[in-house]
Amino acid sequence: MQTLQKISSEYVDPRSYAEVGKVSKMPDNFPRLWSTVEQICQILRIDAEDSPAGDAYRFQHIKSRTGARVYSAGDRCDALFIVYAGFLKTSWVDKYGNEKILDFPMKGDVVGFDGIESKQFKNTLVALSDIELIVVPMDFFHASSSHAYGFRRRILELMSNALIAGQKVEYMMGTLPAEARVAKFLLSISQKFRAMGFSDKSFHLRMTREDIGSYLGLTLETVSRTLSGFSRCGFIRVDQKFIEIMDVDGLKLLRRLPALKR
Amino acid sequence: MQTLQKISSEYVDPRSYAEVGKVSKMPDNFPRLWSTVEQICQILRIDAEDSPAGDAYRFQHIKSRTGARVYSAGDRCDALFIVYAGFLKTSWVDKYGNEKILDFPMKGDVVGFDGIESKQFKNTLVALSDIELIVVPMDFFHASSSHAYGFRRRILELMSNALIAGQKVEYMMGTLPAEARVAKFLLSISQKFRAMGFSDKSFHLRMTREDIGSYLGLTLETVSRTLSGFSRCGFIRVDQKFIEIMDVDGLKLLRRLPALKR
DNA sequence: CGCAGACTTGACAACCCTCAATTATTGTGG
DNA sequence: CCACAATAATTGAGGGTTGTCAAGTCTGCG
Repeated sequence: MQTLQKISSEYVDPRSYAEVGKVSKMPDNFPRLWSTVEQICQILRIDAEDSPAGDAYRFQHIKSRTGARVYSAGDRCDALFIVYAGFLKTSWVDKYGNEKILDFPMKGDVVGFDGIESKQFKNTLVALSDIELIVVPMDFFHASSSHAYGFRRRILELMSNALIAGQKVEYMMGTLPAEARVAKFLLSISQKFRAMGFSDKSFHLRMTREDIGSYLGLTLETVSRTLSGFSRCGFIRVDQKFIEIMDVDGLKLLRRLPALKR
Repeated sequence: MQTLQKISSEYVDPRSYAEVGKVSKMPDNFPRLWSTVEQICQILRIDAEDSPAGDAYRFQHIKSRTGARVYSAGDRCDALFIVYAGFLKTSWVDKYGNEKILDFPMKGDVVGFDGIESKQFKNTLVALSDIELIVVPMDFFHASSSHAYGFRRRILELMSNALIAGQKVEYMMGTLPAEARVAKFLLSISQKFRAMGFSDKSFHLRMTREDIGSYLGLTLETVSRTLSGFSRCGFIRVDQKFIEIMDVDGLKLLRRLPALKR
């Protein structure tokens, strides 16, 4: 994770990804990367039943620095993004300016489903670290490429997953007390880190307490207090954004709290 | 709505929709209905750019009575359902038996996105009235039918919409007080009724207060109290499940409550 | 070194949940 | 058709969890 992020040290305006002619503007020592269809299939874990390896598609990479806004509500959407490296957050802003964090995409996640219907993004995507994204134009979804069938199927699966994940967040916010929400959040983050091949016992959160609170439907104070409480109980160690999980089962047991209401 | 529902007076086990051979078991006075591709496209508002009208696909209808469980978590999924008539609810049940209502599908809505990834449904679909559904096998999504292209595009749009709708529920549950949630719920139901061509001023809710509470992240008592409060303020009239909206703007203004926290 | 942003901790109050009792409605069997 | 049971809805009292407000600490950066 750390190494991958350090590779990215140039800033490419995401909005220019469609303007291939601008490549010449890039300095030579920071080559613009491209992925093949096969690489996309590998990252998304698409079974390459038939691999004629003849697809001419190439998918552009874009890089952004920490804090960069990849897209905002209203921006034109004609592509999805695969997170190749780094950490991000998606959020929705209501008409009064209140922001709700929706997700924290990481390596391997696909971002941009919110722009499909109206061809305009409804949410905001912000980089929580230096990031590298792969741009997959929506045209590829409808293409007759030999890989498009598997790609279509996989995108549908990923959207289905996203839908179910969102529903579990709804459940969490609707029924679980603060401790259980924070515990579930930590376990979920831990599991994602493990899936990426990093340590699931110690990691550092890229988002603020306020972001976590918004995601879980809590205030930043409650998040902070709950983390301190876990620390006092010996479940975790906390040092600012660094988290060390000491007692996984202790955190998991907190899931049963809502059952006690009976 | 009422008339459509009264047509359905037989019970067909939803699980038998794939067993076409069972048609002969049905009594003659209750014919099993089928829809053509063109009809599906019309219901889903798919632009029929090219209408060779030659697609041989036929989509089976199934009917169920009030209270029937169309599918449960774990049931095999190889089709989506289009609501042709009636009212339903979708819910997710955790391992301790706690149920969270996720949505209230109505005419024109597509149900079953939760079963795409694993080919097994994750949620539960229950009829809140006598219903009629159109069964669209997932195979059609990947077919090379002349209409499949538009169908794929539309399904993607509908899933994108469902994702965004879920995110708005998350926002509601995370930031809005009880009154604003109930007000938004009423307005949302009202709007759906109008879209279906029914009155948006007076209607009757098919779900219980407990269902509404679960959907909004509140208890049934809070829902009941809030409705009574709205009634006292003159915003609505309430008589059990019958609702009459007297002051739409009054309900809409409640959206600003969270902004007062500043 | 100083400032801004992020985090922690405490006190208090508000909102909503829990528990409980009552009424209304729906469904069922004699 | 009525009585009875079961489900649904309303309303009240009280307490708990979490939000709000406030003060102080820590970290990173210019």
